[in-house]
Amino acid sequence: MKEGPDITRIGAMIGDPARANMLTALLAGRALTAGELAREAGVGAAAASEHLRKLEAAALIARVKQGRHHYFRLAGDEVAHMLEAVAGLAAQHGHLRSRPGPRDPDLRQARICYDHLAGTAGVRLYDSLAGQGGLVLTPDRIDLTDAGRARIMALGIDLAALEAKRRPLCRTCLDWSERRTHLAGSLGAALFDRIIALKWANRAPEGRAVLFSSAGEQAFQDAFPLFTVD
Amino acid sequence: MKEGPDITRIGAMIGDPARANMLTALLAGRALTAGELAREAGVGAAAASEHLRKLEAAALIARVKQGRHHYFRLAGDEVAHMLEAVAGLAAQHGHLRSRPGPRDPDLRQARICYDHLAGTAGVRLYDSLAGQGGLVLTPDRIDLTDAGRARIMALGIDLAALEAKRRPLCRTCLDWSERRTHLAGSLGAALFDRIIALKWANRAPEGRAVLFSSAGEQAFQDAFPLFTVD
DNA sequence: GCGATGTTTCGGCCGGGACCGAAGCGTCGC
DNA sequence: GCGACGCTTCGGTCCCGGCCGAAACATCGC
Repeated sequence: MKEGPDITRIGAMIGDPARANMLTALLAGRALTAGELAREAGVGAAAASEHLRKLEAAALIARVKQGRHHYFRLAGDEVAHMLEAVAGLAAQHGHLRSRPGPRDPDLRQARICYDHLAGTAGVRLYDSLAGQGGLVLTPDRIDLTDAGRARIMALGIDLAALEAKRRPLCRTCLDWSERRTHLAGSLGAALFDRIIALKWANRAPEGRAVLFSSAGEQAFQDAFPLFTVD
Repeated sequence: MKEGPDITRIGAMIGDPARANMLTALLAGRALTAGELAREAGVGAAAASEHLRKLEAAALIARVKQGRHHYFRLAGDEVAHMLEAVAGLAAQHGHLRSRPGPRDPDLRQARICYDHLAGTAGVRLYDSLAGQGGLVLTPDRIDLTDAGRARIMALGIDLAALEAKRRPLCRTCLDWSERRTHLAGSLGAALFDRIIALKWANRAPEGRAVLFSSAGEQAFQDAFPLFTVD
């Protein structure tokens, strides 16, 4: 009761099973309606409404009313980052929500982390950029080197537009399955969008999995080669 | 109830005021006894014992029995990192545990984040190293360049000993007061130890504040100059 | 307009869990 | 060995908060 921020409120939000399920569902980056979230959480509409009101008051999620639907999404990538940090700690001790199903290997291979790529593929993307001198640490953030900029633009990404935004270009995010960093920030999001646009991969109809086609997988690995020490 | 780690348990741990106070107190890096934590949390010995048992079971803290005292500390820097992520989100919306007291400016200036320096001073340290090309991103972590290594060793730090450890040399940690990254990992911890050993600063007798002497402040700024663009 | 659908609000029930006092263990000092 | 001290365990109380059903409110299609 002395100093520092009050973490209790946020902890209490995550600490309820229904709300935790809702937040985890929203980590997939899609905006979901109150009804969908109620089903996801396994509670009735009344209880869900209550939970969503609290999550909104705690600034963890944002609401967009559209007709008779209320759509909810995470309030920002900082929230996603915090949730991943908690998930990483939980995964570390094997506290999974269910026995690893058939979908689990897909999830570890490639999945959405709010709006960018995570899993083996996400880490590979980061390694490829960083390992070939594409990233540099500057005082207040991570930035692209000229070599890195060239590679990104070669993929058809409008880098100037990204840099004009207020959102940081690069951020790192700790991957809970790989326990390594991957690339977040607006560049991470743009790269993921590009991968989808190029049809290298598709999002699973629901959930967080990202499924590469075999041709897309090949193209992805060619575009992001690993610098191996022989 | 589908996929991914179960974040509920950890959230519930943080979500109780007594436990949140305990964890925040332990963020100062010192090991505290059950009794001290009970006072910190504002509960009786019985309740505190119960809380500590749960936190230990959740692998957030570790216990060391020493005579009739039980000492507790955070279970690792990953736990500290997760707590800082939550605290950062809470601070962002002004959910402070009390009105900012006289100690608050000190905290923002320099404080302990588990075992390394945070606040303005922590960010300066990171900026100075990164801004002058002392840090480089490698595929799986952040590493020191040769120039960076020379600077660290010039301070009298045994770098070889650090690198022999299993713990990563460099990690980044998001600062909740500066909203910028600072240096964690074994190097961050070693630098903090060195600053104390050189008597540039002292830890406040309790809490997380780190107080620089005026001579120490000067020495610190000389050792970690900022690369300013004129 | 009218009913159908999605969401929120209200009232009330119920269970989990936080708390305390007292008792039980283990450790220290003498 | 014997109290003093620190911590844990046990039993019991109490309250917060999650849940649901019913009703109210909003929006859509017609």
